[in-house]
Formats: sequence, structure tokens, C-alpha cells
Amino acid sequence: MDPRTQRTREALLLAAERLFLDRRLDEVTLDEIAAAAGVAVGSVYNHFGSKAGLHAATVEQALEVDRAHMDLAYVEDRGPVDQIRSAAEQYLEFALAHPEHFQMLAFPREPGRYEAGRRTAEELADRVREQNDRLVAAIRGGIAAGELRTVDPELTATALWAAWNGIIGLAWRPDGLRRDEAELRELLRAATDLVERGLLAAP
Amino acid sequence: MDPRTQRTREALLLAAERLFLDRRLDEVTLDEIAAAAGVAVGSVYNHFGSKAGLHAATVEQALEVDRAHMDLAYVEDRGPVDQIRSAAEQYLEFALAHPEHFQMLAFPREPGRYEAGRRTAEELADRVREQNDRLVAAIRGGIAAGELRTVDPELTATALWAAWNGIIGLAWRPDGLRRDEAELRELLRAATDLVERGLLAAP
DNA sequence: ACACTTCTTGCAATGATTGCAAGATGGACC
DNA sequence: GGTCCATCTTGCAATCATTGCAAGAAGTGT
Repeated sequence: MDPRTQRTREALLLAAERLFLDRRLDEVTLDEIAAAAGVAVGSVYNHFGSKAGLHAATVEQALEVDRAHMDLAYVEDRGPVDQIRSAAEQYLEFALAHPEHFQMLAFPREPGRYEAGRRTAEELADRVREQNDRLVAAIRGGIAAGELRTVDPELTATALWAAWNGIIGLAWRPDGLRRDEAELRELLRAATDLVERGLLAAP
Repeated sequence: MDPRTQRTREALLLAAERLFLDRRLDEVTLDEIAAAAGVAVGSVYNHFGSKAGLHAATVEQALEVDRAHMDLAYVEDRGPVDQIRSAAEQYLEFALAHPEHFQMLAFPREPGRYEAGRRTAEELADRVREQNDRLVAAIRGGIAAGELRTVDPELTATALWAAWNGIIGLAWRPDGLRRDEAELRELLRAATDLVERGLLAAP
């Protein structure tokens, strides 16, 4: 990698990390960050695509946390059904612990006109696919083990993940429909129960 | 209502409607709209809270369309299960026909610091509650008729609606995970099937 | 006509974003 | 070393939504 790129990126990340420590995204200006990093504002766009992209990068470690969370779910000694159930729980834990990252994964914004923005967006999408593949595998496993009905694993995994996003996303609605942590757990539990046992009465 | 309020609102709505006819939200500036309406830019904030709020108001009729769509689902002569199934379908149709409104209902943005913005946000939330109540009623009906298992109707309705939001929202992702109309229909069908019959194999 | 409330307006300021052109720098090659 | 070239960086201007505020205008009631 070009040493200039490396220097600029690191200076920005370091400065941004410090500033984001005690202030929220909208309380810190790009001017301030760039000044603290000793770099031009434009460099933020060159390397991270947007303010949000820079912020994302500073919390990039959270993606590792994401993986760590989800690793908890897919441990080998759980049955497939258990894995799916705990995937939902761990996803919620991840979202509550790292709301910005959850929102970037679940509800990404337009990446802007800089190459760096689009690159970041696709990296995040890859992360989602990665988790989705594990879910697919769990579903496949469940079907193979006879624990689950025969469904399309890909379709089911995507639908499940998207449904979780919709439910968990209620936590950050700005209106009266916002749900708090406890309500979310209830909702997600209800959803999981629904998906497992179905809504229809036994025939 | 103060006649000044009425005049200003109508002038803005008329001008905005015209300009939004052949250009998208981000292609029309507030300066332009205010100039066309012969009012100050600030009036947009006084009455609609934000540019998005003004846009919302111009497509307000779409909310009637929303109701019309959803009315199709909850007709009396359908059974509760049928009603729920078609509620999902109609919600998708509504979202595809009126993406901006769907997004304002499903994923509202911060309403901004003007009173008008918060008012609009709560009106939209009320609209959601209204539809949610119908879903609750359908679920109650299904349980009463013995067609559905005994679940918490409120919890289930909210979870269902939020899940639909997550799935339908995939249509407007800016990244590689976007799903097109056909895929959405498939996904939603899969989700509905999942919710109805459950994922677990018959014991 | 007078007072009072409520709207409207104009203006300045902030801050993200975009586009661009000029300058600086690192690496490859002689 | 010196030269060339691709790539970064920078600075700057411009756009645009948003916010805050203060002065002016217009209803409303007395």
C-alpha cells in the first residue's frame, strides 16, 4: 500500500477515535477531525467515502465483535435449531451493544460518490453474506437431521435475517413506536416462537 | 386555521407537487420550491419540518392509497388467516407502489427540531398503529375461530409487521444485497409460509 | 385605533458533500 | 543522482439542508 495512504488513514483513524470517545457522531465536525489529524478534509472522502464511513472504520473492531457474538451462536455442539435460536439472540445482543454497526449492516445509507464509500459498503455486505452463509448451513443441517421441514435454505435464511432487522430496528425509531430493550427481547422471542412452531393451529 | 397558514401551506404544496412531478426529491432544491411558491424557505420548516416533510405532504394522498391497499386485505368475507396472508401481500404492493411512503412508515428519519416535523412523525406513527390494530383484530379472530394457535396478538402483530418491514426494505439497499421485486415476492411468500406452518418438522 | 398573538421573512452561520485543479510524493527506470 | 509518471493530498469554491434569530406583517379581539 502507498505509504501516503497508510499515513493519512492512520492519522485520521487515530484522531477520530479520540474525538468519538466522548462525543457522538453529530457532535464532532469533519473540520475538527481533519485538523486534529493534520490532514485535509478531502482526505476523509478519499479514504472513507464519508463522515459515516470514517466513523464506521473507527469502530471497525466492532465487526470483530460482531463475528465474536455470532460465533457464540454457531458453536458445534449445539443442534441446528438451537443454533438458529441463539443466532437471533446474539444478533440482538450485537445490535444493542453496537447500534451504529448494526444500522450500517441492516439499513445502509447511500455510499456517496467516492470510490471508498462504495468499497466500504460492499465490505459490509460481504460480512452480512458471511453470517448468512452460516445461517444457511445451520438450516441445511437442521433439514438433514430431520429437525426442520424441507424449506429453501437460502430463501429462509435471508427472510429470517431481514425479519430480525425489521424487529431489532424498532429500537431506534424516533417516534412513539420505538421499543426498548426488554420489549425487543419479547418481540424477538415471539418471532422465534412463531417461526419455529408456526402460527396455524395443529390441524 | 389562520388564513396565513393556509395560504402558505397551499402555495408550497402546489409548487412542490409540480416540481416533484418530473424530478426526484434530491433534484429539487428548497430555494426553488420556495421561490415557485412565492414564500420564504423558512416557511417550509414552519409548516412541514423539513424538505422530506414537505415531500411527504405532497404525496399524502399515497397514505390514502395505503389505506386502500390494506383495505383490500381485511375484507370481511376472508378468513383471518387469509386476511393476514393478504395483508403481507398488500403491504408489499403498497411499498412497491409508494416507496417514499413505505420508507417513512417503516424507517422514519429524525424529525428535526421543528414542531411540524414531530407532528408529522406522530401522524405517521398513528397510521401504523391503525394498520397494526387491524392485524391484531385478525389474529384475535383467528384464535377465536380456532384457526390459529393461542399467541399474544399484540406481540405477534408487531413482530409480523416489523419483520415485513425488514424484508421489504431489502428492495432499497444500496449494496449488493438489494432484492428486486420478484425476489421480494418470493421472500415474503417464504416468510409467510414460515410463519404459518413453522420451521420445525412435525414431531 | 390599539394591543397582542401568530406568521413570515430575511439573513447569517453551520456543516456535510461534491468537483476540481494545483502541488507534493513515492516508485520505477536510466 | 535525475527524470517521469501515477497516485495522493491539499485547498478552495460552491451547493444545499438545516438551524436560530430578530424584525416586520397580518390577523384577531377590544
